[in-house]
Amino acid sequence: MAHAPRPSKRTETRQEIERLILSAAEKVFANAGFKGATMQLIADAAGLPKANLHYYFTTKEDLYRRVVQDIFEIWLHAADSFDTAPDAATAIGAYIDAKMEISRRHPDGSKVWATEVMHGAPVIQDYLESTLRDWTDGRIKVIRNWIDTGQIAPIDPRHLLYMVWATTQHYADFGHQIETLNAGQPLSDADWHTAKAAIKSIILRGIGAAGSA
Amino acid sequence: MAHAPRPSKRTETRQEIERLILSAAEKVFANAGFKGATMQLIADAAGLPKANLHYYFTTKEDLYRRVVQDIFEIWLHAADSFDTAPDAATAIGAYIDAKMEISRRHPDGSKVWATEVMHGAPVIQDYLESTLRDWTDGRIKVIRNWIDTGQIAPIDPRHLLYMVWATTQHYADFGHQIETLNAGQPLSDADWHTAKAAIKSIILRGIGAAGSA
DNA sequence: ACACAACCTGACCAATCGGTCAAGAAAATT
DNA sequence: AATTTTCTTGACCGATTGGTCAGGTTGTGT
Repeated sequence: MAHAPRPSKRTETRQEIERLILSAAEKVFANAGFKGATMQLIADAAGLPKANLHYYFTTKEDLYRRVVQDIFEIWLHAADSFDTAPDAATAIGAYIDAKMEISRRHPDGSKVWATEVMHGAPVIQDYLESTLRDWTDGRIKVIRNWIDTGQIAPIDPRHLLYMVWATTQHYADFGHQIETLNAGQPLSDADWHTAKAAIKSIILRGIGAAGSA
Repeated sequence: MAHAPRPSKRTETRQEIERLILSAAEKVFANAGFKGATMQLIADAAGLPKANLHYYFTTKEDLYRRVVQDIFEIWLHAADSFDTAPDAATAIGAYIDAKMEISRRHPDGSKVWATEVMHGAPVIQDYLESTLRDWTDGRIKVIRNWIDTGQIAPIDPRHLLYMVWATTQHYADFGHQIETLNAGQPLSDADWHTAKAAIKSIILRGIGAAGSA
């Protein structure tokens, strides 16, 4: 059954440990920032001695860079619906759903990204200027096409994108504030459903995507 | 003319210096986070020797707490339009304008607030649970009233508020990303006007506040 | 003019942190 | 079984940082 050159037990556990460290690092970076996160805290969260972390990731910056890059990948693929959906309303609705699901499942990743950007993107500036810029330009063209074919009202595509990003990521980045305002309770399944519905309702109606009722 | 007990030269300069330090601290905290901000960096930004900072603010945490509290004050008063405006569309439009203006004029403050909340609000948790919760509940009642009187569609007031917060603050917190996607240029007057118009257009139309055309 | 309080600051210290290293343990290869 | 490679880890180090303090300067009230 296993035709691919089976990975040796070594490479297998190596990847497992790397994932373990990356997961612990994501959590600690999200909750303490780059400077506030110490290698010792990450090591404790991963259940490994500190020196072992430096065997897999030579420096703290290396580890951080990997965390941010992994988030960026997840982030990019959330908008595949833009190319596959049959119409604007479906595409944007699916995009909002996907981004909300990311905010729910990967809140720590979102926080790390937010902090990185807020601090001037010291380690991923090149990604912003190349990949993200190209990606954004591409989606703007798609939105322009929706406007030209009368599927949505003539709003500024750029600010529509920003609004979707801001609103969906808010539920991850400001999750603590939202939880506090929710009587200290995490959002329930129903709460998340209500949030998604409210956001899609306002935005889709707001851009005149009638096909969403 | 000066009837009020004139402040001595001492208290005058004292307040000036405190403001100078607070301003420098806000900038450094915003760009480096709490841990990343060093008292030396803040001192340099303020043009004062480090030991002098400790004369006015005993600890780094004291200084940070003051910065966050000051931001919170500005933030709260941005929604006065909720009580004074004649109708929902005017009120929400004015609130969006006010919050966008804050994002433009006080981006550093917004970033400090965002980081504080993302890290679990270690120093302002009590504000979230008291002042912010009461404030939010009050505004939700106002929005409910707008719904009951048919001024806007029956959307969830809470998520409408979150959307306004998220979208407007995005222009401060993610200003660097927006600038990068804007060919590396800061938003011009015209850009800010376009952004405000797009946001108000989508949200007001999205909640069925017809009186905004 | 004098005395007292408020303010300023260079030098210093203890604590913390990222990173190193040497000495071994475990696994793969021969 | 021997040998080489990969992995593990406690102990350690230099650099940085928040905070202190003693001694001096400036302003205020009498």
